[in-house]
Amino acid sequence: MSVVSVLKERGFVENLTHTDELEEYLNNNKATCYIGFDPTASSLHVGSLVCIMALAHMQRHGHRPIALVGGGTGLIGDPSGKTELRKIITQEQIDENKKGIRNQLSRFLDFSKGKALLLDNAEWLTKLEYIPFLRDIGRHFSVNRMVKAESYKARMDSEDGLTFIEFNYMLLQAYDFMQLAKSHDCFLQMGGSDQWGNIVAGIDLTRRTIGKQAFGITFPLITTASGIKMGKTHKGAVWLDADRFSPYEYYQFWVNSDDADLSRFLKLFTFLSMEEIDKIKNIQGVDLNKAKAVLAYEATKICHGEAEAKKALKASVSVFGAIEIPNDLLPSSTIPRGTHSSEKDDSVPSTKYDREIIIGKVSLIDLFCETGLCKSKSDARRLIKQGGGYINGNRIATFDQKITEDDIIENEILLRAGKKKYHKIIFE
RNA sequence: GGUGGGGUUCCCGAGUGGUCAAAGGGAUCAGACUGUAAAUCUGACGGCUCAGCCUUCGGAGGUUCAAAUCCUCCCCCCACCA
Repeated sequence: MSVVSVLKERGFVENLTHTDELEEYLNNNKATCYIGFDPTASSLHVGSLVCIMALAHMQRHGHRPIALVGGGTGLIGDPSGKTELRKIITQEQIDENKKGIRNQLSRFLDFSKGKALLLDNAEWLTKLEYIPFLRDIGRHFSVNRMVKAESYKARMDSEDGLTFIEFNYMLLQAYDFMQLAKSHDCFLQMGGSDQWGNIVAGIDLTRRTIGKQAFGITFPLITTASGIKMGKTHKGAVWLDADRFSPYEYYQFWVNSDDADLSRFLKLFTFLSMEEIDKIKNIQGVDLNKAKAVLAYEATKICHGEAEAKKALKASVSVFGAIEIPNDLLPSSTIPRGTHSSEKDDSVPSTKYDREIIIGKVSLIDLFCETGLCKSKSDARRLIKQGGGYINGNRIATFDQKITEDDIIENEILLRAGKKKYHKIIFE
């Protein structure tokens, strides 16, 4: 089955250019394709996951993915679909961020023997000279057309307007594509649906300058069933970096998916077969939670490795209770089957403390703050007042309550904020 | 450069001297109901030593018993004109 068909049936494709020619090109060539990533943070987050998974699928089908870090364009900021001017970051920050990004991508892509590449467009963009650039590249762009482009629309309509530097973004990205076509025989660019205009501009430029046919695919913006852009939690963005967002939290993020998103997410964010995923349509009610566990397990496995996925599963069972994973549920998943029953596990977020400094001295309010369960004392006070604070599973009645020896069970105290957030205090 | 309009708590957006920690909506959080789901209802939503106090309304000063609201200067944004 062709990659394009695979991407299509798994829900990756929003739009593509030259349908038939693209299909033919990918079937008959070991193609090189690229997606650009913003180096605005040292970690990628689930918002980029569709792109990453798409590259992974390309690689699995024998093509060569390029992750292009926008070290040069990051100095400018893409206005596409954005309502505000992006902060411009320095080259040093970008270099730092690039390292982190490469690290994460290597969990999803095999970078060995040039099977995938990580490039930085700063390599060629920072060398450009204004006059030659205008003369050689700028001449191919029609301002009339650009002004009408959907990608600038939000900004053209907003009262914040669009600066010239941002207006140029499209030319630079088009230049990237042309450059990659020239130097790496890369004739396919993919990206989020907001990249359509930039991608098409690159295809045009490539044809006009080097006379080669290039292609583009865009992915839909993934929203949750409730219509919100995916990937936000009480802690902010869902990072792929284990230090910023632990495997346990990552697992929890996926387990908490909306019922209505389940099969769509399985298709996009796991490699389980379509056939198996289609079968979960028959699952109803509580049993959906089992399939969500598989989604969470697989997603965590891909991002953080199997060992971490196992730990996250165990930790979740230890606080949320036993779960049974039947043998015939999404059988190609490597999730351990059978009944997982509650047992002690330290992968739940935890902090170690000395007994002496806690017992009889520290109030629960302070503890909720220190563990990060609450962001301020007012927040903690509010939580407890509203009945959302729990210690070892029991609701906390008064907010000036102190910790006593009786609260410690097997050297641990389990704090809970609301229904889903747990934190363990461990005494040594 | 000129003229006019703006910058309000996470976001949108009311508020033009005291009754303003600041309407309303969204987001978020908690509770009830549940399946670690959705929907719904209820409540919360600056901080703290929390029935009280403290700090916020672009920035710095000033007037006043009292300022987000008035005055001065500065910074930024937008529209039109040049």
